[in-house]
Amino acid sequence: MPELPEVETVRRALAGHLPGRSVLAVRAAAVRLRRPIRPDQLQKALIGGRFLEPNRHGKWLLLPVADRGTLAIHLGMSGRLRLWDDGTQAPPHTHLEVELDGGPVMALVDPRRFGAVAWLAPGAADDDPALSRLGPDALDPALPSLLPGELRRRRTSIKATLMDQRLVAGIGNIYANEALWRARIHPAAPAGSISRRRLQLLVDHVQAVLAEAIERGGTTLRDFAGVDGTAGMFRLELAVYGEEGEPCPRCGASIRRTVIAQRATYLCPRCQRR
DNA sequence: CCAGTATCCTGCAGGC
DNA sequence: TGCCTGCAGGATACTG
Repeated sequence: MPELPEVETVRRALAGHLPGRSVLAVRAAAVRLRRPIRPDQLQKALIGGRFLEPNRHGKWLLLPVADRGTLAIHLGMSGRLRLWDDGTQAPPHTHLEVELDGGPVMALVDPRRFGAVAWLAPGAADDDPALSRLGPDALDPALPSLLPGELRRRRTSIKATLMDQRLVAGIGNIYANEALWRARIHPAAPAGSISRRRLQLLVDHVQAVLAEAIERGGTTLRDFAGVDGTAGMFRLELAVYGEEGEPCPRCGASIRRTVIAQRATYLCPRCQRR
C-alpha cells in the first residue's frame, strides 16, 4: 500500500533514530523480495557503517551510510519498516533486520514480497534499473511547472498516467483517486485531452492531498503501519477511495467503483467530468 | 516508442 | 465451522 505519504511517514520516524547510529549486525537470512539481494552483500555494506539523515524519492526510502553508499528500500504493497529496542521477536515475514548501536533494531517485514531492497554504491543511483527511471518526486516544488506539459503528451487515462512513476514518482492508487476527485476530473479521461488549466489544478490537488496525508501519518487500509506499529489516520479523510455506494462529500451522488488499468477506481459520476 | 495485459505473493473478508 | 473466490497500497516483463 505504501505511497508517498506512508513512505514519508516512515522516513520522518527514522530521522529521529538513524542518523549517527552505526550498524552492529545484519540478519538477512531470506531476502526473497522482488529484487533479490545476497545477505553477505548487505552485511559487508552495512556492518560498521554509520547512518546519515534518511531521504526519500517517490516511494523509495533512501538510507545513506557515511562514506559507503545507500540502502534503498521499497515497501511494495505490504511492506512495513519496524523499529524496536526491547528485544522483540521478529514477526513472520521479516526479511531483514539491522541491529543498531545502542539497541534499536530496524526490520523490514513484507508478507507479499512485492517490496525491494537494493544497495547503491556512491553514484550508483543513476545506474539502478528502478531508481534511474523515476520522474521527479511528487512533492517537488518544480512539479507544477513540469508535469502539466508531460501529461498533455499522453493518450492513456489520466489516472494511469498519474501513477506512472517515470513521469512523477510517489502517486499510487489511493491518492490518484483522491486527487482526481478533488480536481473534478474523470479518471478515465485521456490525459492529453484535458485542458492545461485543469491539469494545473490537478497537480496542485495532488500536492495538497499528499501533504495532508503526511500530516495524518498516511493512510492505513490494512497493512501499513508506522515504525512503532501505529496506523495512519488519513483514511478518515478519504473522499472516494473504498467508498463505493457512499454519498459524494461534495454533491451527494453515489460513489461508483470501476476498474482502470487493472486497479480499483472510485469516482463521483456526477461531479467528475471528462 | 506507446498502450494494454498478465503476473509475481500472501492474507483476509465475504459468500455459500 | 470450513472451503472457495476475489481482492489488496506496486512494478515490470511481456505482447501487439
